[in-house]
Order: sequence, then structure tokens, then C-alpha cells
Amino acid sequence: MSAGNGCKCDDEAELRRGPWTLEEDTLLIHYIACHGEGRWNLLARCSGLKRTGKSCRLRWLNYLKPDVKRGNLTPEEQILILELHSKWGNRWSRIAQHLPGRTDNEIKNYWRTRVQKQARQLKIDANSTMFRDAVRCLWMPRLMEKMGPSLSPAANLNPNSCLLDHGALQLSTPPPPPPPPAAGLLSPDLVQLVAYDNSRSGYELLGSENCSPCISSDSMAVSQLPSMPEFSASTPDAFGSCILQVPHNLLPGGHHINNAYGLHGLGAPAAPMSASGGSSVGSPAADYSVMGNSFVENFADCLWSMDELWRVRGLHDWEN
DNA sequence: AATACTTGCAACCGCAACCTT
DNA sequence: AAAGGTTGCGGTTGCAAGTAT
Repeated sequence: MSAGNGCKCDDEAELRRGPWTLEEDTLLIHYIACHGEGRWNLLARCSGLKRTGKSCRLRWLNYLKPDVKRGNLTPEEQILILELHSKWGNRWSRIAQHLPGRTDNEIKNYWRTRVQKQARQLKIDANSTMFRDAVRCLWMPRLMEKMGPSLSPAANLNPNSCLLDHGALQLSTPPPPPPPPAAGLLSPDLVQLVAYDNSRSGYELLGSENCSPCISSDSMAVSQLPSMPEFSASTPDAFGSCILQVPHNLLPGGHHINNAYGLHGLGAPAAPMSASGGSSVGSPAADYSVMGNSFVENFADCLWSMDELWRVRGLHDWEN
């Protein structure tokens, strides 16, 4: 460990930083093959690498180690991450222990880039109960669908444990406190909904058995929505969700809420609604008049369910 | 085609816990 | 027991690649 043990002890000022080169990787792999893992500072000094022990350790564990799995996380792994994070929070290394071949860094990146993005789109704090509800009600069922019939035991979750379920509501903890103004309140004139592409040819807001209390049991085609200037939709994300913004004044029967989520469908992401749109639609005005009645009718059902949900949860007073 | 913007991920940093002497 | 060194964790940053305008 000392300067006199035969190691190449270079001036610390020459330590390299930044991306690793192929030569450095080769050197590190070769050294570990000969001497094994651990003792990272010694490794750094004696391998000829002008890196800190910390940097060597990180490169090995996160990238070079043979059992590190590359490629996208499977739906099973994603479910596991969501579930374990809801249990343990940001304990990345602990979570990683349950996903063989995946590193804490990878899981942390997944959470930050995918999951927190979802929270931002929903305008919900990623650590809030409300967001955990959304995860359980929206993503987990979708991921399970992607997994098909081969549900792994670890991911054998009961979607009906969704906190949005009426039964669960009655039995479980008191309603969560109203979210802070920034988390959930929209402009007084708009309602936001999360919708999923359900058919690749359009968008559909669907009833879901998993989250039946929070949505209408009817489904409704909204593939023509983009042709209506009153509505806007965000670009669908990696999970296929997009945010619809709908003017309050289009809602019949005085039903109005400030935030809604829980509209659940199936299928892969597709082009933004504004890009492909409905198949046989004419001018925006004509489209709306043609399909308007049935759409609004079902939409109202859906919103009523959401409205009821918030009332049950004691959140009604965060309406304007 | 060029530029601006967004996204995903590898790598770094600070800190705390653990280990060795 | 204490001090110094090492390791591991979680948060953050920087950059290359991809996408939108």
C-alpha cells in the first residue's frame, strides 16, 4: 500500500477522469482476472490505470462485470422496481439486490428518467401517495399485460389492492391530505386526463376492471380528438400515456374536477394524436358536432366517477 | 440541412459506514 | 480506543445520441 511496494504510484494530479477508453477497460478486466475484485485503491495504484479506486470500482460494477445485464428493463423488472421502491424508497442498492444483473445506478436512472417523468406529466409529486396510486392503477396493470400469462411470483401483485378501489378506500387509512397547489391543480378552465393509445390507430379512454371506481365502465373512442381545437394532447410517452386537456365548459351537468387520472387502456405508444389523428374526419367543427353527443355522454360518466372519487377521498374542497 | 431541445445513461461527488492498524 | 484509509450509497452532472422545429 505504501509507495515502496513496487506499485506504479503516479502523481495524483495526473489522474484521469471522464469516459473510459477501451485500453483502460482492458487493463481493468485483465487486472481483476489476475487479482480478483476488491481493494480498489490498491488496484488503482498498481494496475497502471490513472484512475481513482472509486472510479475503477464503479466502472467494474456498473459496466464491465460479466454478469451485468445490458438492454432495456423487462416489464417484470419494471414492476419489481415500482413495487420495491414503494416499499423501500430510494434504497437503490437494496432494490438492485432483487434484480440480478441490474445495477443500482441503472435502477436509479430508470426511476429518474422514466418514473419521475410520469410524475411530472401528471403534475404529482413522485413521492406522494397519489402518485403511488397512479403507479398501481396505471402502470402495473399495463406492465402485467405486457408480461402476458407468465407472471413472475415477485410481480404477482393484486391490482385490486389499488388504493383507488372503493373497498380499499373504506378499509384503509384516512384520505391523504390535499396535495399542495402545484401538485394537481390545473388552470380553472381545464381538466387533465391521462389517456392511453389503445389501438395504435387512435386513442381510447377505457373502463378498467382494475380501477373501476375511478373511471367509467363505458369506453369511448376519442381518436378524432386532435381535430377538435378545444382539446390538446401531449406526446405519448414510453408507456403510451398522454395528457389530454379539456375545457371545463365542455363538460355537461356541472361535473367538474381539477385533476383526473386512472383512464386505462392497453397497447403500445403511437404517434402523437396531432400527427395521425382520426381516420375519416372532416373539418374540426363538423367532427365535433358529429361525434359530440356520444362522446360527451361517456366523458361525463367518466368525470362523474372521478368527481365521486375525490369526494370520497375528502379532496373535493380543492376544487376552485 | 441546420439548429435547438430533450432524453438516457455513464461517471463523478460528498458523505457516512465500515475496516485496518 | 482512536485515527486514518477504504468502500458503498445516493444525489447530481455532463455529454452523446436522438428528436423536433
